[in-house]
Amino acid sequence: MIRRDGSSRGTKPTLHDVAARAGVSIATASNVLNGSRYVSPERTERVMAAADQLGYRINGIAASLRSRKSRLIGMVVPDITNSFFSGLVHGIEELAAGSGYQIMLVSTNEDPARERDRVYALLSRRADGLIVVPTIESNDVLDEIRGEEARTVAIDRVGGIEGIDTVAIDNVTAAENGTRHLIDLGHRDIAFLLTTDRLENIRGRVEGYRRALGRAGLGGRERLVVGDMTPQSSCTAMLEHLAADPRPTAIFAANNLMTLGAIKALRSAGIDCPDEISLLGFDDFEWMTVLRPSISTVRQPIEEMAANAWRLLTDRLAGREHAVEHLRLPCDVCVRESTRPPRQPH
Amino acid sequence: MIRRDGSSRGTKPTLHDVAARAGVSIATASNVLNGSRYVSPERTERVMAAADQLGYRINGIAASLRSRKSRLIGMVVPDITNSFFSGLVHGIEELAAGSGYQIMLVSTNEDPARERDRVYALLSRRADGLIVVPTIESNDVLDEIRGEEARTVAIDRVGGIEGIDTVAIDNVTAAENGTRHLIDLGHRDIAFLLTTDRLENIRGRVEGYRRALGRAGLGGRERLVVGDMTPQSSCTAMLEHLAADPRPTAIFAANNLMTLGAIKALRSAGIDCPDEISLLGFDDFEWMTVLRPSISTVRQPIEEMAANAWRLLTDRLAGREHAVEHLRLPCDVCVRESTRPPRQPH
DNA sequence: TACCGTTGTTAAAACGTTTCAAAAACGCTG
DNA sequence: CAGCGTTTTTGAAACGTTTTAACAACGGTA
Repeated sequence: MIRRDGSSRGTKPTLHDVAARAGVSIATASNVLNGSRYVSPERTERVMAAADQLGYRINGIAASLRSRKSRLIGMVVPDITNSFFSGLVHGIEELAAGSGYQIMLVSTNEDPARERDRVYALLSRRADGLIVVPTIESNDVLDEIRGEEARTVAIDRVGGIEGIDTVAIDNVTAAENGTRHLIDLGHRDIAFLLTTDRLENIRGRVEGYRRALGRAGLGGRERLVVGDMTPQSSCTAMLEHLAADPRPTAIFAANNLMTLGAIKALRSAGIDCPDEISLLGFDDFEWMTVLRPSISTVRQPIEEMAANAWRLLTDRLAGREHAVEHLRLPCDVCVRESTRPPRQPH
Repeated sequence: MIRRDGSSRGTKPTLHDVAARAGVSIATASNVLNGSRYVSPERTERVMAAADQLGYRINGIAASLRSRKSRLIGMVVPDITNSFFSGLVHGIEELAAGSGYQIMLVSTNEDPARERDRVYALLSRRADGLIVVPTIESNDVLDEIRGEEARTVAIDRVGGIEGIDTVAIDNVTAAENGTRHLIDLGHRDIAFLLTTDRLENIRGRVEGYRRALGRAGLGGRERLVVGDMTPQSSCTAMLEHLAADPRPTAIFAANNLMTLGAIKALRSAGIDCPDEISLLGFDDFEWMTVLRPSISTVRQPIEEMAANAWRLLTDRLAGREHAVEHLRLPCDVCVRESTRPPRQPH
């Protein structure tokens, strides 16, 4: 099979070929192509021309091996099909592409074993950095890899993580604000629908919910509805509570899967939202606006989270070391149609 | 700086260290760790123990350089936040993880220049393979990289692509079936809402729409509503047509962004769906089921698409060469509440 | 002229594996 | 016990860069 005919037949041209054709040393060719040292204009020109004619493309693998820098970032998320995580990935990918980095994506499916496995795979590939949304109760992996070369940033689920940079929202305040929005509307009987209490971010949201209730003198009225990570389970968990006699007049769902579950539960129980019950979601995305009723949500600032994680990571990669940061970003409440005053306020 | 002494302190242990500690050659250590050749049980044991004690982890970069195999797959999609593409990525990632491959993700934002740029970056990193959902009119990149080492599979938008494996749905039949579903309900005035006619998959869908109309003797009744790739634009384009006097009794949206745009248009025009107009979407995802009305859609078999793309790619990577395949998968129509017989059938 | 910075260039040594070809060890057979 | 296949093992050569340290070349100063 005939491959590249210009010269060096059969194989890809290497730096060696470029240097030879330009009549300079390999070192000079490398310096020209990377701009790493001053090279005289004539030689620069010759090297460029040679590279061009040969269709030379650097072998990133070899460059990584020698320079000990891969310019690869491992991005670990629980589930790429969840719009919150795909938004995060999108944000990071955008920033990475802009600065010559490439992201390696891993989806853990909330499985700690798999997370550990994949994280080590990323380390084997010598990722320069890792951006991780940890799975449930898996902070041990992040602890283990502390000594590793790769700089790490954790996003979103940052409970109990010490020693590495973290970026998350202020879950307590966010949930408190959300809950207060419901209280302000006149709700006194608010159910909080959560996935699991093994995630720190969820625990924070529960705390915010409690705090808001407490401050409104509704300390005794809390109702926690616990599902697991699927909309299905939260739907069934929800149905039980909807059957209770003085049923809640509002539901606050702890994330977008739960919101989906709640909507399904309301539909299947034939309860009208927002007429009979209000619904507040967590995590915003465009489809929330076209649901009927459109769903009020607590919006996480996905772009800012990505930007901050990227900044923290690249600062360290660039050698700009700094004290460990634990960022907490504020959220705002997007008020839409699904939340309104209850029929008969207590 | 002291580098490699007896047991290499301060730096990561290398194969050299493992071999030294086990009292065998580097070659033997490599053979044990990769299972590439038979090694006597005693030595195998010694090597394993040494690797274990040292916490040895292979340097994938070095391995890739020497073996000329990166076990990296580049995945190129227009927009990771679009549920259709994130589903595709999810499917591929799952399969890749299962067989020791790692995916490098690229989001092109429908920008051909960026696509070209990123594809070449992936080639520089010596991806073993590429799975690409091409951007608009950018098949030239795929043509250019024909001679490259990396095996390539195109998904979804495979118009005019020759010489490489492709996986897509049978757009014509899918759209024809969707349109016929509307016709069967009694609709005679069906608008087709599309993003752009520069994408082959969309053109195929248009053709299917036309074919269904033709077969029902409605050849003269076609109404194409052209937006661009944003829900906003399709919303405004839609609004014009909704203002027309005998307005369509049904809308068929060409993809999920268009579906979103159509819903927004209907809302803002105050037209009730499905009472006054029916809506059929393209691309299914869970939120379609909780919209009110729930949206009927033509469902693309995302999992199968991913599985087939992976199979085609890995067959070639494993040296099992075969004739170029152009797969066309069938879609089914998910009938929900948004499509129903028109008020006053013609 | 001899000496000395400077500046531009390069030979050669990494980087940490895999793999080739040759060597060593081993078990038989004659 | 020499000779000869067959295993096992290994030394050394890649893989294609970056980077270090040394080397020319060249004015300018003494």
